[in-house]
Amino acid sequence: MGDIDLRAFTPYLLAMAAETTSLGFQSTYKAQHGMLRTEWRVLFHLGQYGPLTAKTICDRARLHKTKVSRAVAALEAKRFLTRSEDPQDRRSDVLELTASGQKVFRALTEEAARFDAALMERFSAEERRILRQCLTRLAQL
Amino acid sequence: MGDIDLRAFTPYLLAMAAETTSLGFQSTYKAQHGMLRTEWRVLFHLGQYGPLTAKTICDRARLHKTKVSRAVAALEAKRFLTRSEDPQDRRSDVLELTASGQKVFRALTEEAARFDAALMERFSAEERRILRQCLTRLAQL
DNA sequence: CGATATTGGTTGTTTTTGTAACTAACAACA
DNA sequence: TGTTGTTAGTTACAAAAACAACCAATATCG
Repeated sequence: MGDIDLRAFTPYLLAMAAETTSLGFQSTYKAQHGMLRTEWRVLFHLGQYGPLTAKTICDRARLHKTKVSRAVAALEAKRFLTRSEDPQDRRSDVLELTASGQKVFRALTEEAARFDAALMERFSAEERRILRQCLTRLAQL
Repeated sequence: MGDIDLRAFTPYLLAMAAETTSLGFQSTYKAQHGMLRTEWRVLFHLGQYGPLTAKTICDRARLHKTKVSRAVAALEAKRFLTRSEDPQDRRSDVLELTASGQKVFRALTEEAARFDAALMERFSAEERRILRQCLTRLAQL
């Protein structure tokens, strides 16, 4: 019959694992830089892929436009990014990290790398490969 | 060096995968039974492990007591569970699914099994095993 | 061209969550 | 026993998220 143990239900497991792991890293961007999760995601995208418009961030980070809009406003208030008019489309602003935004990005990035390494320490190379592959595919549904 | 691609940061991947996969199942319990995620989790625990006290659910499901308290109130309002005084401890109520609560539990459980099977279809037995193992370990930090 | 629909983005309102303070029952120990 | 400390659970208040309505710029197409 179609019965399933809660502990074997993949979305549940994913939610638990996501919650647990992100909790640890949250303290870094929250406590140290007063950022919210969405802000950190937006910052990450800008740091990683260079100047982007809000729309592009929405698409790439799969975030709703209101979330991005508010995160951008918050990051702007913290002087972590600046807007400049998009010559292609006057509705959009091109968003770009300031020097201090980049500094924070680099710091967080390094911290993230350390954090991830510590997490993955408990898995073999093979397990890591498969885990990443599975997650990537699941995230892209 | 310590640089990391966003797509390789495990907590991020987990969050994306969790979001994507749970979105699909959410429609089942939300649209069809007017339930919230926490309510469905509580219902699941009661259905799976029988009558429990709120405290036990908190511990097992790793949910904060306020969340459970509200979920229980909501499930009670929907007549999916009843409370009865715990003879062992008059502070707690023992929570138990009603007949209709059990019916919903069974329906959702079956739906979950189907959903999970469809998700896992794209992975080999080996991948599934490793994925589950990794997630379980990560969830338990 | 001009009317209409669509898109990027913001703002306002309602839900949901998180945090803290509180009540009642129990436990521990002088 | 009674004083103090914990624990189970609720409630009130603050923060954050989801949802909907909105404005201005741009496509689309007669």
